[in-house]
Amino acid sequence: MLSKSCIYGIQATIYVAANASQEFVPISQIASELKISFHFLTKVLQQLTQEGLMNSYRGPKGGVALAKPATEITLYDLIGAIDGTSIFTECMLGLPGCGIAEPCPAHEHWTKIRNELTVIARRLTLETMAKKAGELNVRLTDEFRYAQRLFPSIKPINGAQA
Amino acid sequence: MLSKSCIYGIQATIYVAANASQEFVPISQIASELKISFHFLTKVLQQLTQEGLMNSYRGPKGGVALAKPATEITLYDLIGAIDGTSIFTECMLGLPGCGIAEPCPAHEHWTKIRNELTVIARRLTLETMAKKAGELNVRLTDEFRYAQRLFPSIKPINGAQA
DNA sequence: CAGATTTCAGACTCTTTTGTCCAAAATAAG
DNA sequence: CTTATTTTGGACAAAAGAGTCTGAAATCTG
Ligand code: SF4
Ligand code: SF4
Repeated sequence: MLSKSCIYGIQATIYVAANASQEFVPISQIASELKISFHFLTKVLQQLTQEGLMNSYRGPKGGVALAKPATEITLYDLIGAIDGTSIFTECMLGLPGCGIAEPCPAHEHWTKIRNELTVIARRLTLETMAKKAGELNVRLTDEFRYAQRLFPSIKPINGAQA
Repeated sequence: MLSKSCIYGIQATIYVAANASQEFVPISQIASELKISFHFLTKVLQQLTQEGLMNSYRGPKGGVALAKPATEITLYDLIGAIDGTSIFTECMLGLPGCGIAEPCPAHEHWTKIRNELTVIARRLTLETMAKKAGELNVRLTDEFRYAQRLFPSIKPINGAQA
């Protein structure tokens, strides 16, 4: 559904948003905490800065930061910047020039889902997700829980990892 | 969202269902009408027969046919047989062991979409899609409209092709 | 200024998906 | 029985996605 690049981008952006105390967060820190390949993540985040969603700063004390307040960046923006918006415009058969004038046999059913997806992605802001990411049982990646990072004494909810 | 294999499989299956007059439809016919690579489509349909959704028959007068009535094959079955059911169980971050116990920050929003997708895919039968495919403006592929095949004198709705 | 840190840019490899091709097995028809 | 047709099964090639690596440019610290 979403490409790996897109997933990494979303995870990293939520991480940065939740990490509001640091001005610029080094990509190496994000990559090591989220267990994403550093070089790969670098390229993904470069794309986000080129799309104007993040700012970057080189050198010591450098890193990446959100280009706008977390309330003004939506999931739609993130997906659109990395995977493109085709997920919001195409669907089952992905025929060129889809629309009610020349639909595929599932058009009326798929559009319902597609529209709901679009509405939700446009409404869901980084702030909302970052806030959610701070809750106890919520995880950003297979093993990374933000609450555990802030309070290392907390035990994971199902004891799966150290 | 769906792989090419899956899209081809769905298109071909709808074609077969709408083509109820022929007992076995040769893959070469499907491929040439739908403008899909014959050899590639062959493999996709082999998978559908292996999954028990289609029957095949070799030799002259051979081809493929639905293994069950079109009312009993759903979009869910088709997608599940080719792309697998992960699209109905995973979503935004695709973390292993997703669930309410250890969700990602978008879980509650995504599950709404995922559930609706699942419900629609389970309800949408081949018969419904095949019937729809017979309507004038509905197309199965970029250029293929079933109504035009049955009545070649009909002009396409927007005159895009011969 | 010198050295350390960090993003930037591009080349490169590995894997998966997509697409092509060929020979063998099954079947119908003459 | 022979030939033509059609699926089966696998090998193979091309393209796209995912991941790795190296060097250059910018920036801070001392
Ligand atoms: S559901 Fe509608 S928009 Fe989606 S592929 Fe079919 S025709 Fe196009
Ligand atoms: S939305 Fe829920 S099911 Fe989907 S990836 Fe996130 S946690 Fe998993």
